[in-house]
Amino acid sequence: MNYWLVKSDPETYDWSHFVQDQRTFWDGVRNFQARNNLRAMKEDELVLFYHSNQDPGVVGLARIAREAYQDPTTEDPQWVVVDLAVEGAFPRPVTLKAIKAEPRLVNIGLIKQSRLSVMPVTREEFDLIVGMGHGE
DNA sequence: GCCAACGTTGGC
DNA sequence: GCCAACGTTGGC
Repeated sequence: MNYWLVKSDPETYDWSHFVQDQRTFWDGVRNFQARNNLRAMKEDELVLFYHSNQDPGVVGLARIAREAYQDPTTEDPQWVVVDLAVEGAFPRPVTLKAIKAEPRLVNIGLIKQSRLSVMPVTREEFDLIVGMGHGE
């Protein structure tokens, strides 16, 4: 079981839009490392949904509903998407500021590799952020 | 709007 | 294969 984090610019696709859809394909990834992470995702694994740019932070949880397949928005066979389904909103968003302030999260990919849009997180990081999202 | 980080492209 | 130039992302 692996755990993941995906970023979305809320101007393009925010959490409320995702809740309306309930399920979406995660398109637009054009970076090899992010693509490789998409390919490594397995059905039913859990994903932290992160808003970048304005009020950056983790706002909710998603679940992999379908593993990687050809990105329907391009003919180029090297790019893939996965399907994500809504798992649940966080009662309290976990801001980037809060993540940076948490000593147990100093090594999280989000901070170490700030430009990567799809990345794995460890079980410990995942549990901690979910806990913070519920006010712990 | 600025700038740092960093991935990609292309010349050699 | 190296590296400079360039483009993009994302935090502030």
